[in-house]
Amino acid sequence: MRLATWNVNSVTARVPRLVDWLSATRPDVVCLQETKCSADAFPYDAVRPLGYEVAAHGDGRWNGVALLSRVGITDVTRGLRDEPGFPAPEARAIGATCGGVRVWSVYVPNGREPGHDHYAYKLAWLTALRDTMAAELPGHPAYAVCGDFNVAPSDDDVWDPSVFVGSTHVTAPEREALAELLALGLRDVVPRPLKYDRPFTYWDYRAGMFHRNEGMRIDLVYASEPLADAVTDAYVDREARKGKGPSDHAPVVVDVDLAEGVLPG
DNA sequence: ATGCCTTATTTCATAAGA
Repeated sequence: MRLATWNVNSVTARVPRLVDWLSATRPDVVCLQETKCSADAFPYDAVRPLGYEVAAHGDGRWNGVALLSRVGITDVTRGLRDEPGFPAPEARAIGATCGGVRVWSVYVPNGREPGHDHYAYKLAWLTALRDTMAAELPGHPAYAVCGDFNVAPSDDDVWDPSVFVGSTHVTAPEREALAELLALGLRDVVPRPLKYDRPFTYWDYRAGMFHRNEGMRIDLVYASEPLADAVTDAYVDREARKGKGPSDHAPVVVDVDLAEGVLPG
C-alpha cells in the first residue's frame, strides 16, 4: 500500500496539480489537509475518474480535511472525541478504514503564538487527538495518523532553530504532546528527503525560502508499530513543491508491505 | 521582514497561515 499525506492549501486551487500528482504517484490512500472548502464543495469529480472514493470534512473558508482511497473507505469518523473548538469545533480531523488500515488525516491548530488563546486551543486539541487515538489503537494494529501537526519534533526539523526561539511549533509543551502520542505505541515514520540532508515538508512562500531550503518538518506520519515495521520506503516529494502554483507544503509518501500479517484477521 | 506570498471571502481589503 502506498499512503500519502499532503497539506494542499486549498484543494480547489490545487485541482490541476493534485490530479497530475495522483496520476503520477498513484497512492492508494491520501490524507489531505487545508482543503478550505465545505464537504459539498469538494472537487469529487476531479479525483473519482482516477479511482478514488472520497470522505471530506469541511468548514468552508478555513481548515478542512479529507481522505481519498482506491482500496475502499469505511467507518468514516469526522472530528475527535470531546473535540475542543475556537470557540466552535472546526474541521480538522477525519478518520476511516481503508484497505484494512485505520487512517486519520489531521490538521492541528497553528497556535499563533505561545500564550495566545489559539496556543491553548492547540494543546487542548492535541490532548483530544491523543485520547481519540488511545481509544482506537487497541482495536487496530494497522493504524496511521497523518497530517499537518504544526509541530517540529526536534530542532533538527527546522532550518534554523535560532529563528524560532519564542515561536510556536518548537515549544516544549507542543513537543511533549507529540511524545504523548508516540507513547501510545505510535512511531514517527521519518521520510527521506529527495535533496539536501533533512526531510523538510513545509517552506514559506515568501523570500525564496524553498529555493534556499529554509523549511520545517511539520507534516508527519505516526504509524502503529506493526505498520511502521512494514514500511519499505518513505520520502518527501519536494518535486511537488516546485513550479507554478504549488502548495507551501510537499507531500509525504509512505510505502508499506501489508503481506506480512500486518492486517487483523 | 511585526507579513518578503497565497488563499477565500462579508473583495479592490481583510484574516490567517507557521
